[in-house]
Amino acid sequence: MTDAAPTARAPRLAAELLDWYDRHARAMPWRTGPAARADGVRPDPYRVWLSEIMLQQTTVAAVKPYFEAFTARWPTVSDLAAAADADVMAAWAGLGYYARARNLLKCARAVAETHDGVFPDSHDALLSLPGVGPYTAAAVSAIAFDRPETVVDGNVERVMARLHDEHTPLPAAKPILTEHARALTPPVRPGDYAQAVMDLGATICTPRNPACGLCPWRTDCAAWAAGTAPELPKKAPKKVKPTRHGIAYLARRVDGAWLLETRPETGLLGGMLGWPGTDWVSRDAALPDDAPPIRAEWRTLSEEARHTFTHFHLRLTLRVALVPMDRAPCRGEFIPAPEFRPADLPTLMRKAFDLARPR
DNA sequence: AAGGCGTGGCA
DNA sequence: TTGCCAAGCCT
Repeated sequence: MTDAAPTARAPRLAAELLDWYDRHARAMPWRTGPAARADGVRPDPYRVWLSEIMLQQTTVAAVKPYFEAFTARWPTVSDLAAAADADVMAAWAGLGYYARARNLLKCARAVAETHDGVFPDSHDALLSLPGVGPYTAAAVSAIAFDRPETVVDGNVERVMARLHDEHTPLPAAKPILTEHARALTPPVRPGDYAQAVMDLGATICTPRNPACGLCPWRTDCAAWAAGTAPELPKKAPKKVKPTRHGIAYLARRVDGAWLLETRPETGLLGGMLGWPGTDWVSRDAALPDDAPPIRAEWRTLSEEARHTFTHFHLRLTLRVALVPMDRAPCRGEFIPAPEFRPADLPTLMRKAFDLARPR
């Protein structure tokens, strides 16, 4: 009984959103144009998958140049599967969440080796691949293969919370919002619908200052009627970030080579290049001992490198040295100047380099 | 199952 | 300056 009205309006809402999408869809490097779409041309699953991995917790603006660089250098999933780990990590440097890059390679190799270089089209097969969770499996299946899967990302959660004026805080509200999203997913053009509802969240139903006056769903939106749209979705309170401290050692050999090391595969900045250094500890713990990676005359810079990660602030003391030739480090290895590109470093390490580089 | 895991833009 | 936020996944 009470379900009849919302269920009946679902096809109309989907049709209205698709109409809005046809008029307002933004061009993106991983999308096919309207003309191709009308001819039934689907986007390349490799490009859809790559874009979805890059877009996890990351803005479109940040992703675009990385997507262009990756697809130019590795045009197919088999090309990517054959790449050297260090090359892929260096190409990902600056984009963050580096476990994505490690899993990207694992996934590319799994597709190349066990799927003959062809992406599977089903949600379940996609879900079994490294780095592919419920959202990405649904997105690739819907967008690349036009399967009627329900995508639920942060945008969809926000749109559903507002459409239904749902005040239960996230993450507890997730199952409710997922069910609302599932009830609206249409059997026609599910791939376009998936992108449309995310675009709506990204451009109209935004976290702050939503443009409700431009929203195709305004007259059906419970939060619009209640005036509560800007305060939804509710979220559990954040914890305060502690501050940690450590030391990084930037050694430049007289021939211009820099002493770097590849960080362990797991953990923070896993698999990325970085400056040798101490552990990072909170100030109420004993500060780490000075432990330089090579014997030299070390000098401490007056300015610390400051950086904020997901769950803590870091203040990194920088120690620099100019070291003679023929002196072996106990950690890391010297990278000759012609091969060293600061852009291959994660942002924290690049900040440290910018403070320590000779002027 | 709650916490680890980056970064840059914006108010 | 600070906090919040973005097309999540893994353990």
